[in-house]
Amino acid sequence: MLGSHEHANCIEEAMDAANRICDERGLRFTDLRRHVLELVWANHGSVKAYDLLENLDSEFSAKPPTVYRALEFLQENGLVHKISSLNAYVGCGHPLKHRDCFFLICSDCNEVEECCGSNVAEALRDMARRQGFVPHHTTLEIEGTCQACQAAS
Amino acid sequence: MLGSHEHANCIEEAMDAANRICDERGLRFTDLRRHVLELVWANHGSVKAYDLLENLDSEFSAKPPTVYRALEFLQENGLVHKISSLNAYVGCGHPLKHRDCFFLICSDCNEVEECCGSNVAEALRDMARRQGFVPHHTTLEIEGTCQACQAAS
DNA sequence: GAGTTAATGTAATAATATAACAAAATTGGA
DNA sequence: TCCAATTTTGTTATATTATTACATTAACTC
Repeated sequence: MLGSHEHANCIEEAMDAANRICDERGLRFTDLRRHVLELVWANHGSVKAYDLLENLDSEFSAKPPTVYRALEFLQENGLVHKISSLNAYVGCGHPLKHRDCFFLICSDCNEVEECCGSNVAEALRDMARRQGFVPHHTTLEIEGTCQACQAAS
Repeated sequence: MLGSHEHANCIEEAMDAANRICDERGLRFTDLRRHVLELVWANHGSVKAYDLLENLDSEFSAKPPTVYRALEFLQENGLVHKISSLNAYVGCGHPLKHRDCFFLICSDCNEVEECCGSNVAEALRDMARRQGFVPHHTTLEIEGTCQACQAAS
């Protein structure tokens, strides 16, 4: 796992960033969307749509479309990423520069680390170019064991 | 799309390889498994489990577990890969050396090209090592437009 | 050939996601 | 301010993807 940290800070930063982004783009960061984003950020693991659904308390009339629409909005604006290999969702830690990012998923502690802009992205671009392939969207998810969990075992 | 080719050859090669692998490993390449693999190889696109189900004619009593079990067997033995971002499956073109492979998915013609062993894999290993992360399984799926489809448009 | 293991059949249901339409809230002008 | 247009949310239903659990059949081992 990530070192024990004041996770409230992570949440707060994420919400601040979301506020700013929605503000700049003239988007409506509604209570529902805010609430879903907070739930996604409840920890550093990924979250399943139906778990969000359960945790949207009576404040919202939570049916599946409620959650999926909020997630769609958050994804479109780079605040949340979908982890296809898990059918789950994670908050984006740096929503303004998340091109070519990918995910290290620890199957021991379930935490997900987002990585961006390394030379992995470059190698991918090179490879695609050589194949004459124009990429639109890349899904790169690496399941394994994180450093902390190796140390702990 | 891939150049027009005698696709029967692809199927035949895939079946031959599967036969050899199952033989070497003492696995039972049953009619059902063979039939599912053939259906997966019917074209160079990815195939959905429930489409396979529909196409398993009356020769097999096809219920979902029938298909998913066959797919599981084929995946375990490297004959088929799952494309997580599509919830679909593709035949593996070189089932004996498919470590670190990834997929170029054309959203125009739906064909999937499998790529292995480039320096993308190396960049990924480097990155993981720097993070102290031990990878077990990598999901790398790139959606975009293939060369042929660009030329055609 | 009997016992064991592996594979398949079958029914039910779980888990994930979307379609279609109604109602409410918000926005932006007249 | 009020109206019309748009966006968001509510609601019901259903589609899609996948698994559990248990029964039956087939294959392998001795």
